[in-house]
Amino acid sequence: MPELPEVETVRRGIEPAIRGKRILSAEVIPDPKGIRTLRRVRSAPAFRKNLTNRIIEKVDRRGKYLLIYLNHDEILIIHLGMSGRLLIRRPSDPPDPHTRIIFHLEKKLELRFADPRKFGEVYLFSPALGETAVNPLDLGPEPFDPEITSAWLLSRLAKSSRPIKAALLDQYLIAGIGNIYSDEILHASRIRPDRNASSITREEADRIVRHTRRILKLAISKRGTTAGDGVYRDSRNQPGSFQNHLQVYAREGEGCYHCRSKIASRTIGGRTAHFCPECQK
DNA sequence: ATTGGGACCTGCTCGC
DNA sequence: TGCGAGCAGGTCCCAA
Repeated sequence: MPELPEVETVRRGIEPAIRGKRILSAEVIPDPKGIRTLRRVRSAPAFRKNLTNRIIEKVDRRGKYLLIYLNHDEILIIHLGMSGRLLIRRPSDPPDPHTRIIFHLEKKLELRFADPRKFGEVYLFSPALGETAVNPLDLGPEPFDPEITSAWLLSRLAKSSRPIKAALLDQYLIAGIGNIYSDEILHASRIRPDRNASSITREEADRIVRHTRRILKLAISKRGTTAGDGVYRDSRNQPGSFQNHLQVYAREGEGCYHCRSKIASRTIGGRTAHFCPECQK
């Protein structure tokens, strides 16, 4: 669900509310079927114990991950998966369905993690407990990182035989792009999603770099995309509005705004790709 | 070594 | 109206 623009919107929503606040307790809601959410977080009791009385220092984002920095050098890392939400609530607010964890904060605030499909994950990094070895954030650079240039991208694509869409979805190449924005970026760049990555030219790589930044920036300003099943919501449970600006995603069978041809959709690299057969070559 | 496909969950929509 | 199949924005793991 949430890609970079959605995660960034959530970050901007929760940061001012929770920064500087003390965590009074972390309430992990038991799930008889097992909680994928806590798969890598040791046991729920240890998780609760380590979060109690920590103070939230800042909220960062890396790719699609949220990093909640706590005092004593601990980092709470949250990935929203497909359907995860982080909601700023009051104790008196009605319960949210599928809530997995409630972080009770001082000043009568709650940060609730709700996730119907349970694809979200929560990690707690505690150097004090020797948990520094694995870093799930060993991702590719952020799309806005100046390190990303057309020459840089071209060199990464040159020796790869996968479709360009699969490459853009690779978080270890560039962090933060998901299925919606990869379709939009390739349409704006006039490149078919099934093109072999090694066939991309310098000029095309330049278009990818520029449109990636432009589209992600625009999507952030529109507070993300709430398309299709409308799963995505921000920290106040509000939808985004970038779905009103989509050129190809979720528009199969409709006319391309540029050439009026019918938008096609087919599976590429295990994901549904949407593209204009006329505009994209 | 890469790459492709299935698995992981639940809820919703569509077609019969 | 009811029900099962198919599908959903992500990532991991395994086999080729």
